Amino acid sequence: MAAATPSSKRPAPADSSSLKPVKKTHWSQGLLASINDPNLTVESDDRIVIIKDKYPKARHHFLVIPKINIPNLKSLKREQSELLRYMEDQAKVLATKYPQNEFKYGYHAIPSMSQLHLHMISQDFDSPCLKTKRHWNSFNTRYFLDSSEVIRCLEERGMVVTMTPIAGEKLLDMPLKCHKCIYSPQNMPKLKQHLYKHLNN
DNA sequence: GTTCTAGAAC
DNA sequence: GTTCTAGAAC
Repeated sequence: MAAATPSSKRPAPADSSSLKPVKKTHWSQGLLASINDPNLTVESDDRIVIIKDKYPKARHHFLVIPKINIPNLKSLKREQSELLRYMEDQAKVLATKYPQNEFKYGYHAIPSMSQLHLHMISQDFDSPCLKTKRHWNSFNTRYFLDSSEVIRCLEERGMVVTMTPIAGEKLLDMPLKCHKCIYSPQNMPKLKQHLYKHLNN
């Protein structure tokens, strides 16, 4: 790696009087860029891409993303349940590389990022990126929709029934609770300290 | 989704 | 005084 870039070589701040404004992509579109970035890709075939989550909330945290454009759970059609099964199956194939780890497979009810993505996350929740109550509750309340239940709903009802954004916010604001015992910590640092007790190594 | 940080909570 | 959370980001 080269020495620190001299400040004189950094791009100058945009001069709004003379330059055309640069179109920046909104952060919520970040996954669409990740699909085509070979550096982030863990597995890929003609139907899906599996990438590492940019801010993993556990030791092993991946996203399974279909290559065809599917914005969210609401846009799913009944005939796409087979694709969801394929996504879960491929995630479970990847999980065999981590035999000592328990994984969960599911979707966030109200995701922030566009493009459907299946979370595959190890249940240690041992990560410096796990920082907030929202982070915790997004994987450890009903906000986390199990893949198998999403598929069942799509096949039985022809659509995925989730929840309103307000109901989602309520789940994210629930009191903290350990996913393996009855401990209800007052704050995130106490939860993170407690989680080490449930680790095998 | 994250970063930053003011001020609440301790 | 320090830790921790929660709201704005043009």
